[in-house]
Amino acid sequence: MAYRSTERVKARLSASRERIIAAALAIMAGHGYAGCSVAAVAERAGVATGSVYRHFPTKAHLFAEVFRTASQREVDAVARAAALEATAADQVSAVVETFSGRALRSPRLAYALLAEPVDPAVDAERLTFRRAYADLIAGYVAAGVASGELPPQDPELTATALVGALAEAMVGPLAAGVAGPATIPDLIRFIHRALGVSP
Amino acid sequence: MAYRSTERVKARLSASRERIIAAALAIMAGHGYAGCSVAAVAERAGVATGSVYRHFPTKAHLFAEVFRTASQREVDAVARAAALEATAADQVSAVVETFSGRALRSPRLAYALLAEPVDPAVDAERLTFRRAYADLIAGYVAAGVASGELPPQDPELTATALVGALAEAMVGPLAAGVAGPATIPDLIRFIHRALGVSP
DNA sequence: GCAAGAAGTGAACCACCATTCAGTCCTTGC
DNA sequence: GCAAGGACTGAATGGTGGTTCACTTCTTGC
Repeated sequence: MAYRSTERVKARLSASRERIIAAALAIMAGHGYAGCSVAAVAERAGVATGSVYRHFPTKAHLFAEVFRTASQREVDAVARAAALEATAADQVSAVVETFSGRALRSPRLAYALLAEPVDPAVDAERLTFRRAYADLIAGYVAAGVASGELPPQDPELTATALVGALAEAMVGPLAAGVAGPATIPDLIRFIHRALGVSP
Repeated sequence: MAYRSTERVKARLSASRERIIAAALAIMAGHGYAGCSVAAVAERAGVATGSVYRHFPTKAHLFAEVFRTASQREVDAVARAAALEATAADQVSAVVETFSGRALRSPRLAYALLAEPVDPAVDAERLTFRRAYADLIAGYVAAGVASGELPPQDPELTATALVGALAEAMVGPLAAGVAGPATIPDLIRFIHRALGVSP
């Protein structure tokens, strides 16, 4: 027994792994999933193509993790912004503003995360992304209903529908090119009506 | 000059073309886009693989047309149902019911049309599909606003958001497997609230 | 019936790209 | 310094499935 991986090596390995994920994310943000060949990711990460497979069994596994990471980051940002608000109406407003703002700031990435054609195994990860948003919103809606701020409704359904409305309102502009944030206030008004926020 | 295509031949050609499109649609309804190799489509249509390319320059062109056809059929059905109603509220209810009902009756096809990963060129066709629904709904909303039935709002945005809400509410169930139509009344309630239909 | 030319065929081709693997370089513990 | 074994490399491999094309079959007008 003359070799047993040590802390230093483990750290280097995990650094490599992170670099690969970061490279994949960077390419997605620049050229979408379509630009993400394994070779391109490896080159950007500064490793050989084959080395990618020391960390991930398949490309789909890699990108499942990439999507998970990126989605978590998005959901966290949205949750953080919403947590600063007190009423369901304001919490949901914060969700919409943060979500849209970030999407408009990184349109290529947003498009890749939301709607770009990807490997089915990666696509599955998107469902959990959307689910995470829906769960977040459902919590605010449920609290709003409980406190009487909002009329009775199924928070799950409301949340799912809101996520769809939000995504759809963004995807059009994202696919078309430049997207003006002009519609965001209108979108918030729509969503408040949908929630039953009393004016 | 000893050959000039005649009516009879033209008819046969266009019949072939239609059979190919129908075959593609049938396979989509059964096995999704994933099952639609050119060879499979050709076999089902009763022609040789190469013959497909006498009618369509690429697979993407073929499926762009398949999507266009299928989408038009869906939009027409929805429009026909909505046209029977008089108020914006009822028209939109009819849209939701017809859309959901048809989707739940052909879940595999609905999933393929709405959300299954496809070639980017085909994906582009989906935008026009959603746009068609949005335009339809926008018309009803605009009329409702004009007549005072609905509060002032941007009909385009409302319609886009509604399409998103509708699609999202269906995609979850469609991807998961069996979908109960149980949530449709709730969905209609949500949408009426979103439109500002007075109770 | 025949020549001209189009339609139809399907096996072969080929581009693409994820994945592999034999060889090389590093790290470790003694 | 050295043996053991892991990490790393990147050119070669292989599978998939869209696309082609030399050939056959059918249509047409005379």
